[in-house]
Amino acid sequence: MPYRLSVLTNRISALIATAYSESFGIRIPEWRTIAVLGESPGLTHSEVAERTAMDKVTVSRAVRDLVQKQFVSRTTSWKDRRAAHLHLTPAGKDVYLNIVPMALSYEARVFQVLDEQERASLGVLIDKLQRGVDELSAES
Amino acid sequence: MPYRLSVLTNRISALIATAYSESFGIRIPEWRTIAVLGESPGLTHSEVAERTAMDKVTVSRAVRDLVQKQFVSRTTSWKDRRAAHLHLTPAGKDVYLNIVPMALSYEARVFQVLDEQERASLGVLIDKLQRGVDELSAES
DNA sequence: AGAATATAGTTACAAATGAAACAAAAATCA
DNA sequence: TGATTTTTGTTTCATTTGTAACTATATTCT
Repeated sequence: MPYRLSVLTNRISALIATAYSESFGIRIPEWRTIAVLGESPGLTHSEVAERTAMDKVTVSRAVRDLVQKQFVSRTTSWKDRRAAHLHLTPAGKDVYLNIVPMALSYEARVFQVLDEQERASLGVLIDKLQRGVDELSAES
Repeated sequence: MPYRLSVLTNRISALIATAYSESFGIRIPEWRTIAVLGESPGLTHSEVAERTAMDKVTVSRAVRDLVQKQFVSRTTSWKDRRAAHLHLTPAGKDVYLNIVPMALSYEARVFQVLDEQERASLGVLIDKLQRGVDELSAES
């Protein structure tokens, strides 16, 4: 069971990743960063990491590359000079506006094989399992 | 949704992997190889790859390491001298017999948060999604 | 048969990833 | 206040993973 799950999610990720990697030249961590910054401008690195459940190293690199590609700008926080607030540049917003519908449509196509009720159940099952895993992890 | 799925399965894999990696000093691809060889002795590399949905390179390395650890033996096929039939050694069978119940019990504990009916639904949903993904992949 | 093509498995290389060590700034506390 | 601890983000290093190139054998086609 866990194995089938794993195979499934890897295939889904790979499928969606190729789509926008080819279109925009950005990788998964970058895409996720753009996605959360599109919704919540001004987040810091650690807030992005928290919301995307990505490693802080991964976020750091994604941001570095996005800044270099001029999709994201950073402003040192005047409250905490270690941290920086991140914003999408106009080009970044452009990507955001184009990429989101695209990614969603891919997702939609994958999950279209389920009807509304099945999608709802899946959501519930995922949540339950996630809680179960969290508890087990906490044990050890 | 795909994202939540991905986070979930990564956590599950990591959890289970640490368990038997610590106990037996083998990694996921090796464990999967042992698992299928335990069920179907004499498979070739490519048959193992097919059944585990792992890359042929991954299988090649897993087998190489398992042979080195003396958990697996290889016999060149007399039908096709490029291929080799793989078998568990006594030590390998030992691992198999110990590891399988252990892995299953871990899985069981994770999936215990679901009742019987929910596990059944999850199985059905996974199958449907997998078919959906396969179709979409085939397109492009 | 001989040439071209396909297949099994390995090796070499490159990209992605995370853990650990680190620097700089902030918070705590004696 | 000054010392210690914590936190933010980066860098370094080792591990994992897959793609592409390769070797050896087998198959197909003329």
